[in-house]
Amino acid sequence: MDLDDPERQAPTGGARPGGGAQSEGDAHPAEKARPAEGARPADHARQAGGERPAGGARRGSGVPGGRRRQRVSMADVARLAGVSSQTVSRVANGHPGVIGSTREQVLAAMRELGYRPNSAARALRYGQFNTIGVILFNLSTIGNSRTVEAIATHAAAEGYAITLIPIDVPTQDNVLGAFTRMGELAVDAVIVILEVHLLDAGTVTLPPGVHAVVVDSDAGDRYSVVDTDQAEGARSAVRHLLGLGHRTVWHVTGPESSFAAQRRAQAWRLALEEAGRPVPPPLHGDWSAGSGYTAGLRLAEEPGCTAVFVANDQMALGVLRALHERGRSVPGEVSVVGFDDIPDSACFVPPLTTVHQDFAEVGRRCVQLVLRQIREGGTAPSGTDLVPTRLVVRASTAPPPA
Amino acid sequence: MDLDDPERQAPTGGARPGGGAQSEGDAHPAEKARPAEGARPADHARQAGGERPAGGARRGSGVPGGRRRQRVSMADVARLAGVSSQTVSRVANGHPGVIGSTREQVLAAMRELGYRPNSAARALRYGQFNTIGVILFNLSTIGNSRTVEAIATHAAAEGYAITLIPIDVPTQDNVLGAFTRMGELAVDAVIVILEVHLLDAGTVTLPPGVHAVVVDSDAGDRYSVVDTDQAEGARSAVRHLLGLGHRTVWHVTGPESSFAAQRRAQAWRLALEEAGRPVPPPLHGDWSAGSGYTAGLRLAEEPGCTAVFVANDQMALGVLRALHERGRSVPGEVSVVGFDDIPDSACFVPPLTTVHQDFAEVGRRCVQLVLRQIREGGTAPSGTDLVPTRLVVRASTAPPPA
DNA sequence: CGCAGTGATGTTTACGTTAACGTCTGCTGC
DNA sequence: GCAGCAGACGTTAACGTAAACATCACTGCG
Repeated sequence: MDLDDPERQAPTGGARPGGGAQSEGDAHPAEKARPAEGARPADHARQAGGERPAGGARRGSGVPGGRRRQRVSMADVARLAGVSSQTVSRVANGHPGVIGSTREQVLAAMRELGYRPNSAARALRYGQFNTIGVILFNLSTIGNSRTVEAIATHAAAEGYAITLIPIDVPTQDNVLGAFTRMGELAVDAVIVILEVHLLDAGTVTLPPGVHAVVVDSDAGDRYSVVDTDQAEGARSAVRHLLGLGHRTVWHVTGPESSFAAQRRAQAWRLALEEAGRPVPPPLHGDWSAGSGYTAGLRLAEEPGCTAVFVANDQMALGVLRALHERGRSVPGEVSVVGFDDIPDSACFVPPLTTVHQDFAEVGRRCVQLVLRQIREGGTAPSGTDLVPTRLVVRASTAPPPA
Repeated sequence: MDLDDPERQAPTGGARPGGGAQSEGDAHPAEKARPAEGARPADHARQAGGERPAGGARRGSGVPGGRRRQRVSMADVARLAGVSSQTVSRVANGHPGVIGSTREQVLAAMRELGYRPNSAARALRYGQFNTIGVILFNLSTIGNSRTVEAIATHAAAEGYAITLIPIDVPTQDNVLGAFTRMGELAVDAVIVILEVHLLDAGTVTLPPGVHAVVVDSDAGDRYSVVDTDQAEGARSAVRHLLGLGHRTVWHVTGPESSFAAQRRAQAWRLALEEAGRPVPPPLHGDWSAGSGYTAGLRLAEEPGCTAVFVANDQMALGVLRALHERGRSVPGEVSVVGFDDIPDSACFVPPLTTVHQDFAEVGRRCVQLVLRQIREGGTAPSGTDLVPTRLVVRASTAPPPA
């Protein structure tokens, strides 16, 4: 964010900052060079306290040629406006106690110099950055990007920006590394969207004392967690299918490493057991449509399969394609339910019955929780905040063939 | 990111702050502890200004009790380790000139206190933040989220974090507002992903002197622009269809406000004109599958329509559904080509022929360009950097029915 | 006329870090 | 035994901002 027009305000003549050195004695770079010592190396032998006689002052800013020192600071504005920098500060922050004419002058000077407050200095002063860090593993799933978007939007509404730290491979080291970087970064709190069970497995621990909220995890006993109510969603999907008269429900899972996938599979199994139905062997996918297609091809071979609960919409798309190719009509012969309710699912062939997940709400709650922690200063209240789901019935489900 | 152990370093006794007061009176750390204050508690009675009588102090942070002043600073570590803060700095930054044993002691102290460098101070000192700002309008399109992901990944690899500023409605005011916020934020440069022509229309201008790269825009004459080669992609789609023997190609556009949509439509029209084919009236969509469906229903009524170029894959999904519902076989009667090559498109029914867009590469180049600007300090070299596309032929296209 | 009371503005200082420079210790070589 | 030197470590200042405190010019009143 450096500006690069060194001499914009030429007209005002001597207005230039002189590079910042200005303040004390100007001192041409030439003379300031010499170190001044050489003289009595002995006398101030001890400590000397303030005792900085003679030219000692002019150090600093030892910046060689150009570069560096370009940004316009309050001092520059103050100089041009002929006031103190404190007055500039007051104007900049809209504090009272500045008379109209002065304010005008300051504003004019700001405009002329293109002044922008330096947030590093501000953050240093206030001890906070108005920024929330988001650590996540991959933005390419619809869920994550929507959640992040919601987080960004709500954070912005509260005056916070968000900083993204991606993790390419979710190993413990990487997560910790990201956390370290976060710690060094300008963030007041952190939201972790990992979707893999590292945190809940206890293999990774967040640094204590950091304001954090975790999404999509089972670590509610140790952290503040926000998540979609996976179990409820999966259960409602299974019940919907059983309610239509299907004898049992097959399942295409997400990747084993995913907490959400695990949770959904668990709930699916439980719902079947509770209803006293047989539990078919689950087919494993990896969230991608391609993996759903593969699973779908196998399901198409299962004569007894009349209903499938697929762990996300994209895999459901693959399943639909496979069934279509194999000539098994949906929902005539096989009913399919997805999870997520991505916008496209209404346009699948046939339009998909699916479990709606409110990513925006998840994001909203994350921000809310994190802000509460920041503002109240307390430590993270552990516990899990579940966002409800909603079954959206479209055209991919029907009673089983007679 | 506040820690919450107020007095962990008890052992050192009265060592606590007194802060940098040091300078004026030498004074041994011990006695210098409580200088000044205690004196005249009354005089500042007035001050009026903010007029915050009584509990006045607790402003900012509105935090009641303790709070504030908790973070562990180098001085704290230094105190515990019995060295100067400069030495701590050296250890923290891996600078040479620290003997092993000392280093160990400092590291131990750091661990004990849970020290983390304060990046605000660091940024203030260095004059840069190692952060790139990304201004964007909506993260929910696949393209944007992938681009952002790539940006984040590559930026991270270079030691930069990214800060996201979402814009809910892309009006001029909002964009400018975002820019202002960015200016105040801790960023060294900005990447703008607007996908609407505000910049190219000249209605919005980026503050001069800011290192910026713009994605998806026509402002190459004034800014540094990175974009997918929309025109080439659209052209290859049209040529593919014409090459299969179709007399002409229909088109479903994206929203009028989108630069990319406009570009694709333009190229489509041009390609047809160049080939001397009639140009059917374009149908307008809004990127969503639903709008594609609507358009598809109308196309299904057009007897002469044998080939459609849809401006993105999601709308293509809708078109496919509409054609399927109306009993028009794809690609038997109608061929369809999309744009984007989202991962799902391989699982559409039928698998979609589409123009592959390399979002990751776009992100990579953005980071690269922006870093070059930062490092070389120069002003933005305007010009457009086009990322090539690639036609992916799948099963949704075929020669027209005889 | 002097003084308390304002309101506008200036001055000092601290925030945490680190470049630049100073000092001190220990050692080499003569 | 000491000059000379190198390496370890301490001290100071400065980055830009804003709270706290200080100062100054008035106003109104006894």
